[in-house]
Amino acid sequence: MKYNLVRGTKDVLPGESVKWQYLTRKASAVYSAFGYSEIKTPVFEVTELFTRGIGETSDIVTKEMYTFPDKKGRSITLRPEGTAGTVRAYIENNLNALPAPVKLFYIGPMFRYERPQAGRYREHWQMGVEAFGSDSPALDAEVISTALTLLKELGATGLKTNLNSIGCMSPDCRPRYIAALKDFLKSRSEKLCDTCKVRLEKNPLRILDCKVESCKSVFSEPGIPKILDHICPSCAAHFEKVIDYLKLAKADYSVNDKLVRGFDYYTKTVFEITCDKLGAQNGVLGGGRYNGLVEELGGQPTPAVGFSVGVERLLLALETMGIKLPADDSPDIYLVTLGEAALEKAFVLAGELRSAGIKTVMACEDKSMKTQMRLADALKAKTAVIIGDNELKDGVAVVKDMATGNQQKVALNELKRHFSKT
RNA sequence: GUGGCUGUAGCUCAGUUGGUUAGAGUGUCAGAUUGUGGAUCUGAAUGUCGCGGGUUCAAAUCCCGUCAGCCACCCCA
Repeated sequence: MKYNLVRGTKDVLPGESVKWQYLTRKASAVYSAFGYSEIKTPVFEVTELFTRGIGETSDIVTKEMYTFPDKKGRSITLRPEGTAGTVRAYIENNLNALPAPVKLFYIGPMFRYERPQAGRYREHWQMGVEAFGSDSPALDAEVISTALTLLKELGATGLKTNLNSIGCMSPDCRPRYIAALKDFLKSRSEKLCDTCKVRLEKNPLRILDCKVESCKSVFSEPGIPKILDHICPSCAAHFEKVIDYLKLAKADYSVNDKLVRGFDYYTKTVFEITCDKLGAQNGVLGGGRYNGLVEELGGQPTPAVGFSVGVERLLLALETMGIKLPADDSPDIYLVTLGEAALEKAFVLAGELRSAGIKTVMACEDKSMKTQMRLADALKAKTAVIIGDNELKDGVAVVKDMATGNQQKVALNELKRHFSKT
């Protein structure tokens, strides 16, 4: 019987995996430079964590979750995003006892039951950041520049950073805007597409980023209420400050008052970084502030901000930019042996070289010298170290530089030192 | 969940109006006089032609279903 991948999943093969290592290391380095510490939370959680956190009516919760009963009948869900689990861990482990803001980052797989498409998988990886315990707009700006710094360090160009504020839940803020928006849209409901007619009741903000032309035309009408004109003074002031700090950071961004995000927990600042060469799934990175979520999930009222980058999409985006990620997986040394005695000697020698951090590969079986040299070449080994009967007799090895073809003899007991220098 | 396109060796593909043992390039493995790679040459292995059914004397080729991939919608990383 032959088995295949489950739909929407992917093997990351050698060559590709080297790029992944590079990306995740880079992200860890940048995140920790900004003061974030890594947290690892389980890949699955109790379903309710997500339904409460992300929102009962959101698309992710209503149709995209991998939910199943475990053997005791508890409803378990593979995490569709990283924030809810991180918040749960923050509350459960009393991380609020740490000096604020508490800064955590995570790298791991997320699961969504969606129809696979370019840049969209049922299992995909995210590298995210969450900062708890501060409502300072400077922190929003810092979080955004954490994202921009990572992208810059990777050499990314031509990405767009969209920024918006969707206000808070106080009656004179987002609810007031939604009411005004509903009022306006009801008068033109005949122009809206069918899905938007439904959204008008369920989730009016979503109509803002509808791609249907007739809906878009409604939004260019002059009388349309703008969210940034309707949020409360405190949210408006916060947004102003975020922008001030972004300017200080010399960040490249644009305010887009139609930007809304798919999770219910966002408050105030939301942002998104897109790559327009990626096709329909162009969002590479997204995030925002979520001041109500910690309390919603049973913790003390705690303001927080964060974002997450999609690894697969980031990789695709970097590819369209023509950025070559380091993909060197080649050994420093390929040990070529002739005869059983040499193989035994090399077997021991390889261990010593490896313990010195020298990447060493050898054929663990008797193969012709030509074959071994071909292997050394195919693996792109930097040097071939050849040991046969003659060498064993003299206690030396022939060291051949694969690029130049130059050879020299090095005493066997000097080999480790010889390669440690370079 | 909806729609469109696609599905032949590990990879990239060819396969004529349905007709006998399905091909090429590339890669893999082995060899080209006995201890030296990247060039060239020789040879070898590998396909349930995505899967299942149907039409036909005959199907990789036509029809239906199914699965998967790609693209778009929806949504998002």
